[in-house]
Amino acid sequence: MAMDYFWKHGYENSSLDDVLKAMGISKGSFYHVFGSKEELFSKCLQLYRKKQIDYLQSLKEKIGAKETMLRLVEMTIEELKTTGRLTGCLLMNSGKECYGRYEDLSKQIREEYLTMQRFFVDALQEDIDKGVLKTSLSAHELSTRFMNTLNGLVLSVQAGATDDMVESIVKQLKEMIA
Amino acid sequence: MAMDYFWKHGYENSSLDDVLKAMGISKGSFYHVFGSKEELFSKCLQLYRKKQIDYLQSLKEKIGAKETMLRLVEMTIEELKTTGRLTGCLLMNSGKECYGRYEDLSKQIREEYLTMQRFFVDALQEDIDKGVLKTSLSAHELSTRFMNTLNGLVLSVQAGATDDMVESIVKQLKEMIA
DNA sequence: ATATTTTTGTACCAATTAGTTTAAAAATAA
DNA sequence: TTATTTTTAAACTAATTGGTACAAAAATAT
Repeated sequence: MAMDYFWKHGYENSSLDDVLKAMGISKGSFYHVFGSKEELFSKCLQLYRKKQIDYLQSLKEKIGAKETMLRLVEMTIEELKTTGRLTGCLLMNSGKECYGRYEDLSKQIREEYLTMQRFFVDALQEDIDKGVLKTSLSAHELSTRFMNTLNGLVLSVQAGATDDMVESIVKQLKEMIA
Repeated sequence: MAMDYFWKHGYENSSLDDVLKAMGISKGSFYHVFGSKEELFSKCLQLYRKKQIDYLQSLKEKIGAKETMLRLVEMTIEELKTTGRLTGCLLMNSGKECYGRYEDLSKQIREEYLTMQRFFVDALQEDIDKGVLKTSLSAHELSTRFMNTLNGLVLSVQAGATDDMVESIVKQLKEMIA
């Protein structure tokens, strides 16, 4: 799948030939459907956001927003423990990679990113209204800070953060949403 | 200067020819001194960390650790206001770019990054001992969380965070160190 | 079965890349 | 001045890139 390949390797580090291998189609039929590598990547960004929100939505309906956020943290430390690495969010990764270099993609990433932000805000607001989640912050602020910290964790790990640094950030994330 | 060029454009997105133009030397004399583009970049990473710590050290001696951290935040929002963009820390940027692709560079980035982390921990500990900085966290935890949040801010902005999202994260940073 | 549409594989193209070679030019030393 | 070293500019290599062209093959429809 193209999306997964881009997710793992990034946009520029994915040669079109390799992506096509991952898709299982030939160059000819690719250019019959898509106009360029960039257009394909754009579709992958959109798909990623959709799938991500669909998954989070179903999880939220089952266990609530607060537990969904905590699950995001658990999945992150699980990935780190089992694989020894963190891939991070495709939107954040691509945001950095495209920043100041691919205007159209950057614009789209912003849209997808803010769409996800809106989902988190709405979800958290539900739990606040229900009284499940107690916080001195607004849902907007809480969502912003939580995701910023979680995405920062990926960056920190990729730069070489030690286990106790990771532990401290995870603790912070859990405190934020406790 | 090579370091500044790499800082602005990243490692792979800096063609050697462009870097040499920024250095003002020819290809011939470059390969007389350096063995490869990667070796030059490695030297730039080291130089960046040194300069950064030198600057922070002198600032800390003048205004203390706590105010130095706050200054980092102010400089970030100043860059965002005046240029409309954030370049971020070279080590964090390179950490992400080299992660899982350039083992030697990744290892080095980790060393430089942890060296900076040690500086922040020691500096914050001084202010905690002096009673200037009150916190329920250890210096290590505070440094980790503060830098994670600040580096996360860069990532968030590059992905397209809105002004009020930035504002909320900045507020969080100030609260952490208040 | 025959006609039509898709898909494939292969050979290309033009641009870019890091790195090498070399002879001329410029700076430095004697 | 003369000899030596350093630096430059330009041509070059070999590999990779996104994208195109096209004829053969495969799938689909009538």
